[in-house]
Amino acid sequence: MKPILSYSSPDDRPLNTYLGLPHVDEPMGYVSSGSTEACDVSEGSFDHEDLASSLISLNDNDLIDHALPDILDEDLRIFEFDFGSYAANQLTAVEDRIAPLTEEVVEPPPTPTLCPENVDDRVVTTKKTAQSKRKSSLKRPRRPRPRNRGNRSIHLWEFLKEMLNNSEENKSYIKWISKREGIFQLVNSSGVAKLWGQRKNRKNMTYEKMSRALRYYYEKDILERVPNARLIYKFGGKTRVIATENGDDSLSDSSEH
DNA sequence: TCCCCGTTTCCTGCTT
DNA sequence: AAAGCAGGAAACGGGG
Repeated sequence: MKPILSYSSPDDRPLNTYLGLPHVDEPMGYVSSGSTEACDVSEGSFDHEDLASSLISLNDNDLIDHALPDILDEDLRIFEFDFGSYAANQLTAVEDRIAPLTEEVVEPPPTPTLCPENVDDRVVTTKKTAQSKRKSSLKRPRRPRPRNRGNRSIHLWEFLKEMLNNSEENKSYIKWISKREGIFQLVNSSGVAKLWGQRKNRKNMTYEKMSRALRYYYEKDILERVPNARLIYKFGGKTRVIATENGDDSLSDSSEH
């Protein structure tokens, strides 16, 4: 179950303005989603500072990996946040202490809200106090939401990215060779495959099978071949920015490929 | 219900 | 010889 975050920006200022985050110049055509959260800033009512401090607090408490949003739809001001480093228990804890919301309910929650996403994909909108509610004149006509991708199962490359983002924790399984170039190595290939199998509920997953899925990525430009290298892969044009964002290149001096 | 996508499974042959 | 790589083919499961 993935939480969805709704956010309203009454004066059309982009969310990242309030979060002190860099602006993402162009909408991502290819956004990781198995481990992301949607942020719809087109409607609803929210106090910017509340949301900002909430996200920053989540970030400070390691509940989110980083608070850099991907813009999904600039007009609608829909962003996605990477919650890839959520530990399962942390996610549960967040969901437990944050009240679920519906479109109809006007009861004001005390804080900016993460809430479980509904299976029927209805729009979830956060509400706050009456005085901070958006005036109707400021409301934009509601356009259809882009395909909801926040609840679908994770892709393999997203899973690998997730592991790489927790490099310290997973260094015995997978590591960056050059983060800047998006090159990584499967240190324990069968171990990674096993974890992948656990994630996808495929207990018979092996590296042989997982690597077939990785090879399909070559033709989709999700991965690029690294010639004459074993267990070394490189994120391709479609994924490199996403996979390597928010990181330094401190591990990039290896020359083993 | 059908179709598409992203795998998963199995396979053969090749390379390191 | 073992492990990994390459890629064809078919099946599968989830989502639209």
